[in-house]
Amino acid sequence: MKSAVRIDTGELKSQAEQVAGLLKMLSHPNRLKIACELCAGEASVSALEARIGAAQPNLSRDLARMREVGLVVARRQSKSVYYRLADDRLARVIDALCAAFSTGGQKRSKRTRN
Amino acid sequence: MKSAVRIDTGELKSQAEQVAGLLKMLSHPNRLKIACELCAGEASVSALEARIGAAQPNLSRDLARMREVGLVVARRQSKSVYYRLADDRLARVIDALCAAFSTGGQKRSKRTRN
DNA sequence: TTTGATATATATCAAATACCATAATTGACA
DNA sequence: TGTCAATTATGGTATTTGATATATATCAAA
Repeated sequence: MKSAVRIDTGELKSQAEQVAGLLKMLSHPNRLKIACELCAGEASVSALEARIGAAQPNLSRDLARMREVGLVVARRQSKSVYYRLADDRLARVIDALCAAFSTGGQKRSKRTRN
Repeated sequence: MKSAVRIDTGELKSQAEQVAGLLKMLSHPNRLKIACELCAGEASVSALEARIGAAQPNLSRDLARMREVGLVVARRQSKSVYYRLADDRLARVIDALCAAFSTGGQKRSKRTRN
């Protein structure tokens, strides 16, 4: 068996510009980790800093960029600023990526977890 | 209902560097389209050029980069060079992205096409 | 009020990388 | 050789990145 499933990429191709832009946002380890963390719920900058282990200014800059394109939103509570996903766009992509990268690199043409 | 599903991002986070690198490869419209096209099977450079509508040298350079990281492989047949996916890594990601971006922005926490 | 502490944001800089268009080059073959 | 297909080289500009410094915001205590 070679490539069992035939994927219909038509819709993806037609949105290639936007999708590529979104992927670019996730094409840096820190931002990818941010997205993962925020999928679990709201988090403050310092919490993200601790979990991700990135320099705070860089984190802040990444969060600003994600905020500018409307992927995340911020909420200030006293000293801290809490970030969360703006909508389910990012969660869907992260979910899809989790599916694609789950269980190491097991060869499998259909998703097993469903 | 707000964010129905809790996604387990642990595995994704632990591979963040590699995944981010792969996403970077897909973070340009042309390369994303290349990946889509090759999911459908082998294609020559000129065929890709025609379908994607990108300048041929740029296409060649993108293909070279994808080749360098082992995502695609090339095969020469007389004058033409035919590219195909090296393994199912890219197909899995593209498949996942198709799932994430299918049907506009329909809310859905589990993949429907399985 | 000021002062100090903490949390976050913004600014800046140099190095690296990415991108595009164009030109030159290579490989295969009639 | 000449031509087609593809690759590589080149130059220019723009963006990204990490590191560092500085600025702003909030609150509490003095």
